[in-house]
Amino acid sequence: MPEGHTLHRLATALGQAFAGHQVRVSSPQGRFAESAALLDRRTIEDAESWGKHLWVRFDADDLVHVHLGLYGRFDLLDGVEVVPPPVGQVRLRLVRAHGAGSNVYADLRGATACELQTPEQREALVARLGPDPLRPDADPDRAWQRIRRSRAPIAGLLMDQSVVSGIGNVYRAELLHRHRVDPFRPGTSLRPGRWTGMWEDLVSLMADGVRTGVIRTVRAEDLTEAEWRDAAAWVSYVYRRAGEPCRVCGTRVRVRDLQGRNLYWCSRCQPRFRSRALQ
DNA sequence: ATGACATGATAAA
DNA sequence: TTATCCTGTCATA
Repeated sequence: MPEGHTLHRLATALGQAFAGHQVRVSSPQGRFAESAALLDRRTIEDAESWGKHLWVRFDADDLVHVHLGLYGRFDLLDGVEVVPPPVGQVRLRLVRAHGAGSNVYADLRGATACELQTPEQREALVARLGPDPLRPDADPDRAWQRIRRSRAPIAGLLMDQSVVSGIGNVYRAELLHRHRVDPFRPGTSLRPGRWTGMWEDLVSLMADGVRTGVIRTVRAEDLTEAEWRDAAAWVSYVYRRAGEPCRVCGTRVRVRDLQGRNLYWCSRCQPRFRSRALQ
């Protein structure tokens, strides 16, 4: 699940559940135990995300920086009668006891990062991140200035968190397909209008992701009636559909390893770009 | 029981 | 480019 929309939802949910309250902080798995002891019984002020990074801010400006990585998860459960004993490897557990048998707790597992940070450390990290389409102050031109100067394939640039932050393998593949862009096109070959269109679409797609909690990129008009009734068909045009027919043209979806990640695309909808210099 | 794989990122070679 | 870390789930045996 963890692309930018997941972290954005998490920040909101954690803020609603814990902001302004004293919490019990523990690390049942042990790897965050020392810091957990330091934070236990203190007050959470708020939570915030930028791209795939999440910060939970405690009083006195102590931040817990979380990055879920490929398979981390942060499960929040509200209105629980009794907080259950931890299951599996719980790195961090936050608990707010309402009393009257109604409690809230959140369990973090499998995260790449779960560490105490100062505001300065957070600043330094954010300085390395590109604009996050989910943040209202995001400046798409900052991303564009990187893209237009880079000969790297656009599919790689979209995944580079210092260019744009929050895009993962799903949004990358789907965005390129929706805009009929060859994933291997160098950044230098894109025109500004194309980027503007992609950015605006990304803002809207990711906002949908925040609203619904899932990434669903297929437009209704690209589905048959049967598919319309089948929720699974709504999910993606090309992501994880290698060998299956493209929902737009029927060509078999292709997959190739690009910088260690599976890249999915349709060779007909996203035909190979040829630069004028080569013609 | 075992292994492959995953919506990520980093450090080393 | 390759190896490595973190954890859970699903398919295969």
